[in-house]
Amino acid sequence: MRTICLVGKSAADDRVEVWDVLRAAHARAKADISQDLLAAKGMQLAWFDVLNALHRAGGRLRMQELAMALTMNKSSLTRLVDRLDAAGLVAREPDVADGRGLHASLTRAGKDAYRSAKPTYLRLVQRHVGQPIDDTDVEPLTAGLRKLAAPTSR
Amino acid sequence: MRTICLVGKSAADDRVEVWDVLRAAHARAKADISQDLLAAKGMQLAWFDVLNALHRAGGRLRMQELAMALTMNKSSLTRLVDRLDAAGLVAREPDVADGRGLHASLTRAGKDAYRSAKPTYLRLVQRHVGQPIDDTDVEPLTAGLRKLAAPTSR
DNA sequence: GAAGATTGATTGTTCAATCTTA
DNA sequence: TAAGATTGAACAATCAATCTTC
Repeated sequence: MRTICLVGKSAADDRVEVWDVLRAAHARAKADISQDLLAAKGMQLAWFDVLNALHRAGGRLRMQELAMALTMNKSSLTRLVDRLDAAGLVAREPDVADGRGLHASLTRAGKDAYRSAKPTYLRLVQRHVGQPIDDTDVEPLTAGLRKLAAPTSR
Repeated sequence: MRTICLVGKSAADDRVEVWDVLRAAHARAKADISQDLLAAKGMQLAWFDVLNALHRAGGRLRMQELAMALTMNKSSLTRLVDRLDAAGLVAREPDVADGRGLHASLTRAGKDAYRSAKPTYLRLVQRHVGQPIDDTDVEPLTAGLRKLAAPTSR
C-alpha cells in the first residue's frame, strides 16, 4: 500500500491519463464521423479510407502498399477490396512488372463516389475534430500525436 | 480548381491533419500495448479493460453502466462478459433492487488476474505512450484530447 | 525457398428481434 | 409500454494454410 502519494498525482499517472484520453478522443471522433458519413452519403468510413488512399496515390496501389497505408491486416484488406470490387468502386489489375502483385485501382464509379463523398468527409472532420479544439491546441496536439504515431523504439 | 492555395496549408488542412495523426497514434499505441500485454500475460486488452473498469467501480457494475464505461455496444458487451464468465474471471449477479438488471462482478480469480496484469499494463503504457512523448507534451496533449473526448455539440 | 496475395475456419461485432421484469 | 439484457443471424476481422509467381 502506497501511503506516500495520497495527495497529488505522479508523473506516471499523467502519462496513463494521456492514453486514456487518447482512446476516448479517438473513439468519439471516429464514431461521430463514421455515423454521419454513413447517414449523409451511405458510405462507410473504411470504404472512404480506401478510396482516399488510392486517390492520394494517383489512383492505384499494390495490395501490400494499400494495406500499409491503411495500417490494416492483409487478409482484412483482401476482403475489404472484395466488397469495394463487388460494388464497382475498385478493380484489381495485374502488375505487368511482377506477376505476383496486383494493383487495386479506382474505377470511374470509384472516382465519382470519392469526389461526391470528399466534401462531406472534410466537413465532418471539421465538425467533430476541428470545432471542438481551439487554434492554440492544433500545433501542440499535432506535435505530440506525431511522436506517438511513429514506430516504437523498443 | 483552387489556384489561391498552391503555397502553404490552410487552417482547415491543419485540423484534418489532427484527425489523421490522431488515428495513427491511436492505432500504433493500441497495437503495441495489446500485443505486448498478450505476449506477457496472455490477456487481451479488451479483457483487461473490463477487469479494470470493474475494479475502479469497486468490483461490480451493471451491464449497462459497464457498456457505458467501455464505450461499447451492449450486445458486444454481453458476449465479452460471456467469455470472461466462461473463463471464471467475472460473474453475473442479479440486481436485488431491480429484477431486470444484472451486475457483472469480479470473481476471486478475476481480482487475481487483474492484480497480476496491472503492473505489466502500466509498464506497457509508459513504454508505448509515456516514453515517446516529452514532459512538455503531456499537459497540452491531455488538454486537447480532452476536448475531443467530450460529446459533440452538433 | 521467399514474396504477394487469397482462402477456410474461427472468432468477434453489430443489428434487429426477443424475453423478462418494472 | 418501456427499460435492461440477451439471442439469432448477418457481417467483419484474424490466423494459419495455400496458391502462384519470382
